[in-house]
Amino acid sequence: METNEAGEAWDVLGDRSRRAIVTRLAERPWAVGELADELPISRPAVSQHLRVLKSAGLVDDEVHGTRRVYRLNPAGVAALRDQLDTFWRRALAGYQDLLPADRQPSETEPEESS
Amino acid sequence: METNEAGEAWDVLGDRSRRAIVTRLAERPWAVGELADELPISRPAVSQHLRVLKSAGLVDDEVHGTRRVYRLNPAGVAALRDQLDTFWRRALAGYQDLLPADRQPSETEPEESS
DNA sequence: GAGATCGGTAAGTTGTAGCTTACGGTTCGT
DNA sequence: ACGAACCGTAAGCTACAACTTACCGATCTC
Repeated sequence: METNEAGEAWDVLGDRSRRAIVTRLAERPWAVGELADELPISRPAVSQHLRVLKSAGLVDDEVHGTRRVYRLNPAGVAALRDQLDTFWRRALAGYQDLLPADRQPSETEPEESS
Repeated sequence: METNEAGEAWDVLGDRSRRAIVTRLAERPWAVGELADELPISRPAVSQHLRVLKSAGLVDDEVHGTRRVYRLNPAGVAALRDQLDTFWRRALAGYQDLLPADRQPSETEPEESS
């Protein structure tokens, strides 16, 4: 089964709010209140999402006075993308030639001749 | 906002059962009853998931007598992967050097000194 | 044609993820 | 030291997606 390792990746980024947070954090580090001001959810909701993201290793936090600044954790991001990549590679083993990033110059598209 | 286009991809594959179905369909075409026999959910549940997958363009169905055989739609799979790839590229614009499958030798590689 | 097989759909239930409000702790400013 | 700013956590609510049961149509077999 694949759900144990790769499932977490889907679960973490399966939420719209968390994806929005990750998108913001990719630009620059953000404080919790700043994120809550940008997003259509309350500050505690942001806090809870950040806890999920942190437990998944996607973000790191740094205390600056009363503020807590979150930033992306590059290693965690890479690991998560690896998990998703593993899913694609394993689940779609017979369709690897369709991976867009891996497109080879030979344009032999597998056409099912039914 | 990115959720409009790429959000559907996450929503479709955000479900464990649907990922399991896609994994099975990557091996070979399956009938609905066969899938339901493999998975820990009922046949109607499988049917509903297949409807979602079909409306997303991920699978195609073919009627063989009383049986309905589902198979992966390569174009839809590629499109879905493109959507996810777009998310990673846009959301993590500053972390492209961490994409495992995309390593380009021509680009300057800022190796992380951990 | 009758029964059996296969699968889609409707209707209803339920578990849970996400959200809000309320509260408490910590740190900074004055 | 006192109030303000900032944030985490607890508790509770709600909406929704996933699931089940029940029913029906379509197709094959005999």
